[in-house]
Parts: sequence; structure tokens; C-alpha cells
Amino acid sequence: MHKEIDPAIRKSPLFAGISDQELLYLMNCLRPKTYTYKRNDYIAVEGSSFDSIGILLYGEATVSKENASGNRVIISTLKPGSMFGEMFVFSGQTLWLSTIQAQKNSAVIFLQRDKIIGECGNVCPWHKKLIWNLLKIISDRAIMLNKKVEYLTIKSIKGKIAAFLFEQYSTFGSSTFVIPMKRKEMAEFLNVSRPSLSREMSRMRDEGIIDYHMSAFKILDPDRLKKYL
Amino acid sequence: MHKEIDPAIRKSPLFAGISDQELLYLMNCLRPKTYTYKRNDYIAVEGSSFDSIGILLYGEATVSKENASGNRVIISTLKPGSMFGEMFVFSGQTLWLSTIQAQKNSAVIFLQRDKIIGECGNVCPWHKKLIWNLLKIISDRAIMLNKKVEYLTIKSIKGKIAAFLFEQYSTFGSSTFVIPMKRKEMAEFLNVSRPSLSREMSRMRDEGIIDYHMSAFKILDPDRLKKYL
DNA sequence: TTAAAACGGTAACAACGGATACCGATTTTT
DNA sequence: AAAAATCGGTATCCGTTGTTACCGTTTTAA
Repeated sequence: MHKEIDPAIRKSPLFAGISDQELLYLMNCLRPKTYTYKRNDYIAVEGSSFDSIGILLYGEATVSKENASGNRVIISTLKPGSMFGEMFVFSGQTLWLSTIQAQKNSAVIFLQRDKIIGECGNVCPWHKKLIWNLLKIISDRAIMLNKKVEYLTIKSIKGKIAAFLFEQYSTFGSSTFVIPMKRKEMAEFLNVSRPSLSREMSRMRDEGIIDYHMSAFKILDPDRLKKYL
Repeated sequence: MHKEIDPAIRKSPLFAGISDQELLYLMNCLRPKTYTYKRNDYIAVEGSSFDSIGILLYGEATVSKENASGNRVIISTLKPGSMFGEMFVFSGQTLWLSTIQAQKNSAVIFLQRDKIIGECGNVCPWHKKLIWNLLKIISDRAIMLNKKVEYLTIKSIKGKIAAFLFEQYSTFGSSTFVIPMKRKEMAEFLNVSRPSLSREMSRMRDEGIIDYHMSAFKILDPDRLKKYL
């Protein structure tokens, strides 16, 4: 039986709302496997078989994928507490679609698909919480992607700007707000070039619809802004 | 206790791999609530509280959403067996984000969040299967959306065509294949206009990279096709 | 505090993609 | 089999967006 909880584990939203004591029981039930890797070791290789969620305990690792033109592209970097594979483990996918490589000496704890759903004879409340958390994580991802698709589907830059500013407007609940992005990031988020974004924004300013300075925005005429949507 | 299984229920992937007999037990455990609606009745109203997945048993209903400019837009139409709310029920979302309205006399069976995770004392195998199915459905949606984002992020039409054809190429495993779409659908999928799609495709044909007739395609020069990615 | 780097706005130009209209090919309906 | 509807390709035109380059402003580092 596990004796102590790795602090990286506590960072994972997968175990949110589960006490240390419960987590010990849960680990006993999940019987996870921990492996250690040296710098540059492969943690998972694209195309190899796959049945677990992984959580990085310490170290650092990169997730990369071969794109259609045959180049390997780093998609993301994993830090202690980062989870990977959670979107695929219940999708029917049996092979890794990306390669994960340790960039420093690292350790990963693997939670098997079947054990997550539960093999322990009785339903433990912490196990239910685990499943709830997993459902929440994947649902939130799907919702986020759905929103991203909405933005990307808008064709005109002004339409994107309007949608973006309305989103901020309604989350801040005020017509003046500061966005948490630089222009370059905003341009990347909206999938347009930075000069084009600046040009369209200044046109909207000329029209008296919005005003802004750096990251501080003010919506002057919400009705006309709406028309761009 | 439920005595029989509604045939619409059987269509839902949520209950895939669960036998009729098991499904009866499961229903006893889930204790779903069924409501009937007359044409034009509201099944759910944007902003009202929310704790269940719904499955349409018979009839027809529309899912609509108010966009930022204040117009109501129909997102999808539900048919018998269609599920709704599954992406939100475990997301922490407590209010409906869309309005669902019956278009014909309809009935809906609601499965409560808490009951799905399981309140029955012992773990029944069919209950595990249910959770597995739900995880699979939401994961598949997230994966699909992820792929969609990949396509939408590509800026040039030729790039989109190349990515699309490579995808078909690798799934069919052959350089000749028939796609399951008409031009109009393909254009919508890639988020471009149909004439623009035709123009770019015929340019690529002129260049000797691909050949096609209606829905039948042939990749002539994969290497040059790759360069568009 | 000053120098360097990063950030943001602007302008000119070219490339790209959308709108529209039309026509022939293909499929569906009768 | 003929008529109608749908589908797909093409041409023209024009608005939109990206590219590049430059410069002033703001932030960061020395």
C-alpha cells in the first residue's frame, strides 16, 4: 500500500476534492504504476499501445507529434502535475498519437483505464469523485474547444474583434476592461496577423465604436459593435 | 420498476453494449424522469437550472442559442435517440446555455448527474459500462473538435485541401479514394466558399498534383501536396 | 537612468479568397 | 426517357487580409 502522496499528484485536478487520507485509499485501489526516465528517454512513442493516463511527478517532458509533412512538432511541455492521455484513454484509441520524451530526469505515474472506472468491489466515494473529476476535465476541454471553433469560424477580422470584446465585456461586466493578452497573443488567438488586427481595431476606433490603449479597452457603442457579429 | 425499454433508448450510444435485461436493472438504478411536451413547448430554457442529460424518446426538438447580436440561431435538431446536455452536465455548468423547444409532440427522458455517477450501493457492471460510454462520447467529441480546430487554423485553401486529402489518403490507405461529401459540404467543412474551393482544386489539378472527378480523388504527387501543408 | 528589447501603430502593396453569375454535367423525380 | 433539380466548374470583379518595412512608445535590463 502507498504510504505517502507525491506533492505533484496534489496539483492534478484529477484529484481535486479528495483528501490525503482518501487519496491513499484511492491509490491502493488504482494500483498505479510509476516509472522513472532519464533525460531524452521516451515515455511514450507514437504508435505504441496505450491504456493509461499519465501524470508527471517530477522532471519535464515534451509532447510532440509528426505532422502530415513529416516534421516533428512539439505540441506542449509537461511540468510536474501535468496529465496526458486523458482525452484518448476512453476514446477507443489503443495507440499513442503523440510521442512523449523526457527533457530532464523524470517520473510518471500511470493510471490504467480499467482501474479508473473501478475494479474495487465496493464503490468508494473518492472513486466516484475521481470519475466526476475526469468527466469534468474532459467536458471542460470539449467546451473550450467548442468556443475556439466558434471564434475560428468567424470570417472577418472585425467580427472576431467584436466577438472577443463582447466576451470580455460580459465576463468583466463593465464596458472598460483590461485584457490579459498582448497584441501578438491576441492576434494568434484570433488567428490573424498582428498588423491586420491593429488596422481593423484602429478603424473601429475611428468609427467611434471602441477606444483602447495597449491592453485597456472601452466599448463606446455596443450596438454598432454588435452589428459586426 | 421499469417494465420495458423504449426503442429510442436503444439507439443512444450511451447504452451501447448493455443488454435489454441489464438496461432494465440500470434504469431501476438511474430512476430517470420522463416528461412529455406538446409542439412548441420548451423542454429547456437558456438560463434555467440544469442537472441532467436528456434523451429524446419520440418527436422532434430544436436546440437554439442566442448569439451575441441577440438573434436566436438553431444549432441542431434532435431526433428520437438524440442526447443533449452531455457535454455540460459534469462541467460545473448549472444553467442551460441553450434553449430546447419541441417541434412535434415529444417525450424526453432525463438522467440526473448524481445518479449517473452512481448512487446504487454496489457497483453494477452495467453502470460501469454506462460511465465508460459517457466518457467515450465526450472524449470523442473533444477529439473531433480538436481536429476541427486544426483544420480551421490552416490559413490557405490549398493548405486545407492538402490536409483534408492527406487525412483521407491515410485512412483509406490508397492514393485513390472516394470522399463521403459533396463539394458544398466539403467547402463548409473547410470553412471556405464553394467556388473558391473549386478554383483552388482545379489549380492543383493543373499543377499535376491531384486528379479528381466528383467525389473520386487521386493523389498524383504526394510530395508536392505535402508542400502545401 | 540609460540602453536595449519588446511592443504596437501605420502605410503601401500584393495575394488571396468571397460574391455573383452562368453554364454544362449529373442525379433525381415523374 | 424526359424534365427538373441539384451539383460542380469557371470567369470576373472587388473587398479583405497578409507581408514587409519603418518608426514611435513602452517595458525591461543593465
